[in-house]
Amino acid sequence: MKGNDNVARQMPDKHGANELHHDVMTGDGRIDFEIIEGLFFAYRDFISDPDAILATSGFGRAHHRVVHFVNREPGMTVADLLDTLKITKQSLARVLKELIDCGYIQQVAGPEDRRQRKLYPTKTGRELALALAEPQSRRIARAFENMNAGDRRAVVKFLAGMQNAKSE
Amino acid sequence: MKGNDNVARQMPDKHGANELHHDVMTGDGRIDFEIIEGLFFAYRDFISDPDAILATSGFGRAHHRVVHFVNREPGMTVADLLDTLKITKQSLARVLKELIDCGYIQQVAGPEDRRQRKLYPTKTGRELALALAEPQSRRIARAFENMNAGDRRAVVKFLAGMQNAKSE
DNA sequence: AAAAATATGTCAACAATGCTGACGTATTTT
DNA sequence: AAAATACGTCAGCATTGTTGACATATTTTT
Repeated sequence: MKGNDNVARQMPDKHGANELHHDVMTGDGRIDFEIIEGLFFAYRDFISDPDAILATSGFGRAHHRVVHFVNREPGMTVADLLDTLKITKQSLARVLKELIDCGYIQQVAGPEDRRQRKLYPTKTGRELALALAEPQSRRIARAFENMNAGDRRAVVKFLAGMQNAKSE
Repeated sequence: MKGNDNVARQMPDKHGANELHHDVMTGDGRIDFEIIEGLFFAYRDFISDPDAILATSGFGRAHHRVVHFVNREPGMTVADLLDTLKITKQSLARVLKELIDCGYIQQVAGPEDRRQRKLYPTKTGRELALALAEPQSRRIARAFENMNAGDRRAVVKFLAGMQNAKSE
């Protein structure tokens, strides 16, 4: 710390132009901070489960998503996958190539349209996807302990309602 | 596409060592794919709202998180923030410095422990945090349309249950 | 008072995963 | 035959995460 620049000593902004807030942001009750923050923390911890496993195989979250959806919809094309993940094909190419090279996914030329590359998981790929989903599913089950079927329906409905409309 | 390497023509793996799966991964009902995928899509769209606003100011998601929590807990220290975000101080330093330099956040030396840097949002910082929270809150409100108070309680409880236990 | 611990900042290098732009090839459609 | 489509690939860049090492101010411990 060479200079103590930037570190206000104790005084409020002497010009009054951009004063500090010492009060908690409440949004006057118009902002749903409870859900905003609940989602942030829930997702942060939800994602941390598979990260540990991924570190072992040298893959990352991007690989996780790819291997997950290919397992959930075997035969999907590259275009399908791009639409699901909402990333560019160059971003996808990197991780998809690695998953193919390492034997987790295979491509098959489309039977009708041979330009397409239909994606299928290998046995190893299926096992990886399941191994990654397991701790996440356990976490979910734990969260639903002491909750009833109606509660679960509410959560499902909420999660669906948070999503953008499907474009078709 | 110089070579057609990697592109299986139509045949299953001739060695049987790592066969393809053409069936949808179900996990034999032991994996909660409905919630896993619901969370993925919900979160993906949830964070896309502020991204548009952030692009204008030249900030990213990392800045968003910082400015959000500093507004929600003015006077929090750098250590508090690190614990909330679960990132390294070097990662935080980059975005925090930018937010300070641009006048969204100020630091004040701790009154009791002067090693600490207590973080406060400026007026501009408060406005940014609110602007970012607004579309997210609207999305949440839309998701809760046609749901009752009990449904909301279920969602809150679920999100809390998904989080790791607080360490204290 | 001296030594150790703590809170924070900073430099440097690197990794993962997004992006854009441009271009190539195989295949299908017009 | 020409155009459109599906996919691959090269190159470069931005954001945001990581480690490791070290500096400084301040507080706590000895």
